[in-house]
Amino acid sequence: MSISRPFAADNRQLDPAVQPMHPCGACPVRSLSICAALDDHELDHLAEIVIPKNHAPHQTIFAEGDEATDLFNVTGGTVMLYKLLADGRRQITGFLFGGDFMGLSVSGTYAYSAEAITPVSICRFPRKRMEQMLDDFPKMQRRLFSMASNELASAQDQMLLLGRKTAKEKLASFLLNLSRRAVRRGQPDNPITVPMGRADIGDYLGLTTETVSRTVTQLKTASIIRLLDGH
Amino acid sequence: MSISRPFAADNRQLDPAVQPMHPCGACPVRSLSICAALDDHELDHLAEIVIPKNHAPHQTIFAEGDEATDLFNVTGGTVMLYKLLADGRRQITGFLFGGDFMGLSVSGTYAYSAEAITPVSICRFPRKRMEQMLDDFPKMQRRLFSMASNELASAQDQMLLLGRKTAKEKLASFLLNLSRRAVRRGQPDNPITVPMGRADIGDYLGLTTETVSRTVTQLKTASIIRLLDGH
DNA sequence: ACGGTTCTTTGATCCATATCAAGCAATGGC
DNA sequence: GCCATTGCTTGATATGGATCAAAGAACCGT
Repeated sequence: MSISRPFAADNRQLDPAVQPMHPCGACPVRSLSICAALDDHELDHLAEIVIPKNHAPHQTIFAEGDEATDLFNVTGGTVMLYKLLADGRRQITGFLFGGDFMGLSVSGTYAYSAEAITPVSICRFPRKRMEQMLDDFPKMQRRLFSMASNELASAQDQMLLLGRKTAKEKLASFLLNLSRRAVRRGQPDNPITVPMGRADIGDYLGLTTETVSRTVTQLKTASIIRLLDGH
Repeated sequence: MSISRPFAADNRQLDPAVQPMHPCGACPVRSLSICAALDDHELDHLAEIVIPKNHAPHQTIFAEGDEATDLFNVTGGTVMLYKLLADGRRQITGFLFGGDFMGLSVSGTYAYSAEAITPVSICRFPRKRMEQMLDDFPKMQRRLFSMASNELASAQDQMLLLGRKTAKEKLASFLLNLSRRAVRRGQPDNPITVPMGRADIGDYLGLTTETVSRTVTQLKTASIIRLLDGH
């Protein structure tokens, strides 16, 4: 019963976007995430409760209705959050990149499912120990609150998009958003990488795959965008 | 230069739904709002910074882009929050009733406008003094966070509705939601009062006035709902 | 009570996007 | 390197809800 190479299967490097394990102090998205609220010393406390993990594409990280035992912080790769209707219709409520968090719950169960789109690296924080930390470090509580407020603001933007914009406006807003967020992560604003497929974009914008494809073609034909490889 | 009857115009009783001024301890929606986190003693501190005010229907309480100087707690009546596109298209992001709060902002300006639908009574908390209180009373900070998390969850539900439900499903979900929230405020679940007009319902559900009207007629014809007076 | 305004309903028609249906290109397993 | 699978694009057609239009119904100020 050897315990050598523990977690090897989960921690293997899957992709350049997925960083190998690292101490919190060297976290590549530290300045973007919850952890930005903490100094080096406080970060050591956080490092003690964190459980890092990698996920391969299409892997479900948690599902709507699961008991909400943890909070998560994405450190690399792309995650999607979605809700399903009984007949399979799907609404993607958000795409997450390095620095974004997920898993807030008031009801005790997750209100949406989370799935890896690309290879993903994630830091998991057990809810109970996390709540303890929030009590000990009010700065962190405030940071989490402010991140949730930001989430709320972009959810409201998305409502405006879903309820009142045309297909072309939806796609344009989506691409501009991706660009803005790429900049926040220190990447170029143009060109951008679009890691998700047409079907996912459709389920995010309230459109079908075909309409997304046609609209992309329109923007391309109008020379508003150019496709480099396909992402 | 008499100062008798200060604020008389704002504070006159406009409607049964609008309560006269009251100390926080006797607040009719105390158990539903931010204040539920506080005991009687702590509530006294809150009472010192609160500015109660009434608003008549159609009055704008604050506008998208205004400097976010205050947080608000609705104590009676119905408020709508909305965002506009440049050409006038409107998305209502939420209807607020007694106990609900509004005015969170990270950017420093409000991300949406707030307008009274019925006569409304509101408690206003200057942001600066409120933040001080949040620091002094972590319970309150946690309460606000939990209310914001709830907001976020219902924003995600609304995305599912806007992106993936049919007109009939949208209206049914909307009415069921109103019913559920009426219960939380101690009102009957059936029949319910629908204080907003067809155009507002349309701008909330991503439909036109005409479609809302037709769909209401359909539900009525199918004996799924019955109209009592018109609200 | 009355006339004007605003809101709601209903009807006729249109259109943006969905649906149905192939073909084509990229991707991945062996 | 090849075939199978999956994803993307394009075309033809259908349709749910939008738009345009106008007639009631409710409300409001006088």
